[in-house]
Amino acid sequence: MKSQVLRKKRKSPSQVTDEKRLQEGQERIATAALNLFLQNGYHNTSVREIAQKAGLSVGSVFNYFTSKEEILFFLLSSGQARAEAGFQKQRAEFERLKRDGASPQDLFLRAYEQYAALTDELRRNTVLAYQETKSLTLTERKRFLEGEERIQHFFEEIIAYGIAQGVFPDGNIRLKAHCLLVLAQSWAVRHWALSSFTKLDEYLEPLKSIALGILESDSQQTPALVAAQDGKDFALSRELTS
Amino acid sequence: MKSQVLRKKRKSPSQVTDEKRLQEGQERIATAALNLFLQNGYHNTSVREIAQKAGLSVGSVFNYFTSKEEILFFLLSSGQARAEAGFQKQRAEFERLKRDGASPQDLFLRAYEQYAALTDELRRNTVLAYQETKSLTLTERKRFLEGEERIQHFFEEIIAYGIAQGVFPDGNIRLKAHCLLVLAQSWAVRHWALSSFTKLDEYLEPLKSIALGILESDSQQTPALVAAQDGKDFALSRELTS
DNA sequence: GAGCTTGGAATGAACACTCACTCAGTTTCT
DNA sequence: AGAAACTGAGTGAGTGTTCATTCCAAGCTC
Repeated sequence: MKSQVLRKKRKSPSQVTDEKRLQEGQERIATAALNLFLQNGYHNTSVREIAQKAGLSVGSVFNYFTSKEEILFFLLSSGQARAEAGFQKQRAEFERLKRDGASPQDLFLRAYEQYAALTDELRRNTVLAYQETKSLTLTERKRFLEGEERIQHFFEEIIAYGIAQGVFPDGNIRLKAHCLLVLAQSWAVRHWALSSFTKLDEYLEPLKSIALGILESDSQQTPALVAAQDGKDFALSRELTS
Repeated sequence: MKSQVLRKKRKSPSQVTDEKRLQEGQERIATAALNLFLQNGYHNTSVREIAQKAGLSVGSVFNYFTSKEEILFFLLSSGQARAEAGFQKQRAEFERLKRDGASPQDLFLRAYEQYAALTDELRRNTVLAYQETKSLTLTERKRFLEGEERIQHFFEEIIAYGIAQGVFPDGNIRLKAHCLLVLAQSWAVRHWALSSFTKLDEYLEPLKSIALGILESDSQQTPALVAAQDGKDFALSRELTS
């Protein structure tokens, strides 16, 4: 049980004021921390190590961040911000291409490529996020899951559009979007199993046809959700979310 | 930076000797620990909490386990043992069905069903394993990855058999096996996103046709791995494995 | 059955240690 | 000189682990 104290405000003593310098310092510390976190995990990394790797003293680290936890937030947040930005760009391009009358397949492929590229770029942050969610506060955790949900919805939209156009068969939109996401993410999460693919493109290229196959697969609708809802099955999901 | 000492033998004073009692106690403690680990993470769970939840005193916990780490090992190992047993059964049935001349599709579907069922059963252990790999020693970690690799190989075999029989198109065996595994595992790992599927079967049923679609998809061979091997791309993979 | 002995198991205060964080003093910059 | 930034020994809360002590049920004696 961590203290989760009400560490409200920066206590000010000797804080770095110069904005430019502050940002650079944070970046430097965060980079060092990311490497260490990925190598040894958040809890097995001490602030001293971070400081050393960043070429600073312990005290200085606390001039740039108010707590060790804040470093983790910084890493995950900046990753998410980057992801959100990429997502917005994707959405914009999607609307444009759609107006230009691009085929659903092309629409999807373009979006998928971009999403995969983003995943690749943020590989390290993603892995960290998956591993250290437990160290986040409840609200922070929710925020991350929401981000992913937004992206899943986006792909659901694309699929729905394809169905409306009569290009993809109807049914299982949620499931298919889920599958597509998971496969793209696995490049980051299960990277060790994919070491035979050196570059993202080598993985993505064949994956694209598999993905299209999924979209065009005609799996029947999920059988009606019959009763038997004893709640027990949600136990884990609640554990992971709350 | 743990000591990773050669904590060889249990130090004996007041150890639980009765085998039956020992096992029951370990089970009880481990169950309590699993819940807490999943809820708050390994590092944010203190032995005191585990003891309390198991209805014991701190000291007693150490009569059943020599260290907190050992509790984690116990959980992961028993999960893996269960998985290994299931895997062996699967393999046996595979050979039998193959002798009986079952079609590659049926062979695959049966294996996939069983693997999914196993994943479902071990959902909690799997999530724990994924989240706490960093808390394991190098050798333990390797052992777990090897287990997964073995299963992936198994699916590769099935696919290869289907190809040999002329039922599945040639190419990308590794990739396809990877995709199939990831999709099955996502039921455990990304369970929160699948809450609309109450039971495994609801997820598995439509997934099966998607899986078959993947097997039958004719993605061209991976383009030859051209040069550009600067080693940098393996960095993360090494971080995760070593 | 009452008292005594025995030893496995439970207990929790005490111990040793780690680590995030502080702050009085020092160095660097302008 | 004065402000800004850096430093690292020190602090204290929290942790995994130990062990002297207590508990208790079964066995033994009379």
